[in-house]
Amino acid sequence: MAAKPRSKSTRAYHHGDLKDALVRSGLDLLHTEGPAALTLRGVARAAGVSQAAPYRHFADHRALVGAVAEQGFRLLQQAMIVVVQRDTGRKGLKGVAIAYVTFGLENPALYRIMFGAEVVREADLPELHKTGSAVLGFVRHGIEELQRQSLIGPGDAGAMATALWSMLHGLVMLVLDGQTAGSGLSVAELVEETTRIMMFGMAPR
Amino acid sequence: MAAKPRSKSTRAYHHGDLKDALVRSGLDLLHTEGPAALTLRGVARAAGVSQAAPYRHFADHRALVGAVAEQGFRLLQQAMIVVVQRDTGRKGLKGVAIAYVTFGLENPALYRIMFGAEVVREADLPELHKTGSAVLGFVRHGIEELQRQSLIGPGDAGAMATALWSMLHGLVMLVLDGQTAGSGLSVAELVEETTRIMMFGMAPR
DNA sequence: ACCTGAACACCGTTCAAGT
DNA sequence: ACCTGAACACCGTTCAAGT
Repeated sequence: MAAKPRSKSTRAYHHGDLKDALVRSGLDLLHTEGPAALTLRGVARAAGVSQAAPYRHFADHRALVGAVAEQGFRLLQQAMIVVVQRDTGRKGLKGVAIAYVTFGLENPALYRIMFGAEVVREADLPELHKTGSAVLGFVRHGIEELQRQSLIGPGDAGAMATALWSMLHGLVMLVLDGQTAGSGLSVAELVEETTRIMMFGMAPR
Repeated sequence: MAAKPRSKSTRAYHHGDLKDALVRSGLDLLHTEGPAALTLRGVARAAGVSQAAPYRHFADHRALVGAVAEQGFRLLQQAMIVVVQRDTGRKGLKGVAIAYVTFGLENPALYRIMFGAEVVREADLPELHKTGSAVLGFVRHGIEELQRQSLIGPGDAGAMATALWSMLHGLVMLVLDGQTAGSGLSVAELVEETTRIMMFGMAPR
């Protein structure tokens, strides 16, 4: 009565899909114990397999971190997509900014490894590279849309997208680092004010 | 003939100052082998002492990383000070931006640990906290100066400083991460364009 | 084809012992 | 007061062996 295995990607020895289970364990460990807990031995333990088992699915520690980071970029993009499907125009842009920062602050350990040294310049992690650069593409696409509606001025959309992403990324990192306390502003105020500055500039009008 | 030791802080058993030697070894290791090489055992080896010796000077690995990061913030601030002593006004502001990004790109491993998870929210590393927040203070002071000269419009200087620092910090990280390739711009162009956008905004005039 | 158990090198950390 | 040597727990990684 046993069905023939139909797909090599959705069956395994002890698990339906050990690779997936290991990535999920990684996300769990990240949230509960922080970045240092994302170890190959740790995810193996959490998934109930031997310490060597993950090596069937990940070449090394880097590859595990890369797979978890990739999942993180998917979740981040999902959070931004939800917003643009609800709000449009400048309201949508501000909503995306808030969603971006909120994602980082709610998933500090995940957010850090997504941009961590280990996983970066990933010629050997093409999937991660794709999901990562999709974020820049998403922001850029939004800016081009707003340019068409004349809600944003003409100019290099790529440069604008990079400037906006840089500012949001930097803001998340600085808040996570506790470096924004000196500004005397709450996180909500910081997002509000910094996106306003990015929109209208610091120069006198 | 042996002189009495006159200061407890500037003498040691095997070294003139082992603590300083360990921090310098740490900076070396960071540049030559990357963030993962900044270990207590590694700096001990590089300084020619036993693996347990660093514990006389650093409570734990965190404390070592904190001391190295602190040195990094000092070097960063020094690089910015050099610029403002040469250039003033908007030229000085752009010069500081370039100096900031250049420092990050020339010291990638050091820059990363300065903002790394291990060393962050450092209630127990007060010196690091001081040198770190000095960066925000420096940027803010420059903005207030430009406001006095009416080269920057009125508004919350703290929010402007945070926005500017966020953007520069994010830009450094994204370039280090190789995430800006999609923009089609060189690093120099990115600094130029993003600071211009921060100055004049993305909204139509 | 996928997983286990044992092994090795490396790291953080502690502690008794040396000068 | 400062440093060494040995020890323990933990991690990444490899490899022969099991089903």
